[in-house]
Amino acid sequence: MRTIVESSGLPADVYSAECPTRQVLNHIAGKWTILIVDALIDGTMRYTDLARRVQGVSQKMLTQTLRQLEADGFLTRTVHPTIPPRVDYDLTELGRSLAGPIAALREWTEAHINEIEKARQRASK
Amino acid sequence: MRTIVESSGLPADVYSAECPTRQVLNHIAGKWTILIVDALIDGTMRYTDLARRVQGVSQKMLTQTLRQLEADGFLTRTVHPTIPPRVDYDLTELGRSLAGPIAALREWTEAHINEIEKARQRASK
DNA sequence: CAGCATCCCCGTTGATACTG
DNA sequence: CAGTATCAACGGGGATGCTG
Repeated sequence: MRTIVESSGLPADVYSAECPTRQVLNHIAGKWTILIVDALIDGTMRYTDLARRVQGVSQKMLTQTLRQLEADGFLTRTVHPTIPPRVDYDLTELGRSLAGPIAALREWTEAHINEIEKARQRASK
Repeated sequence: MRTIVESSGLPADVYSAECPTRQVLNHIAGKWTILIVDALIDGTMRYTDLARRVQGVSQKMLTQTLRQLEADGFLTRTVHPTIPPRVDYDLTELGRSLAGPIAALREWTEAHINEIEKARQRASK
């Protein structure tokens, strides 16, 4: 089934450098996107929850990635005007539909890590 | 089902910065990896085939990504000692098992591009 | 054809400090 | 708590030229 991109009238094609799908794919393939979306599958997380869960991410990249995901419509950002402040992040319906394929990728990686490490050892000889 | 990483004895966990799965996930999330693996689903491709198919990739990044994928055991590189030279790239069994989740991601992107562009327009107002 | 080597830029990322 | 601001560094990535 072939999608027509409404903004251009052309068929969606990630292989085309100019197709908007390419940019979206690059967002999804960002260093932190997969981990963040995957972390939100089980429900709402606060900023600090995510920072603790996604080990190694800096504040800057966490914020930056979250804003990008929000702009793409994958998650919502809810600010509670309390003191101290509290911000909740939740997947949108669109985000949840993306979370499936993303979880599959995470699971694949975890399931095949031993096979990959063996291949690497063979390659380094 | 929980995988134990043989090299460390610890459970596989992409959320841990030190887990080898994290590095593999970062490879998969590389700017060109998804497109290249996806392009190989239908079978053998030569270097120039890939360069033409994956629009926008430079020779350097194409070569670099192919070598990384080879080292990870996702594809094989077969050099035919002919003149002019000819090099075939094929997914390994491991690579084909990865291609499933990757194709799902590409298909998701192409299927939802219009919804995403609408979200972006709302975000930019 | 299928690359490797080199130069070099600039965008991404990280560290650090500060704030409502 | 949940960021923002700023600076510095690193390496991803492109352009060009050359080769077996």
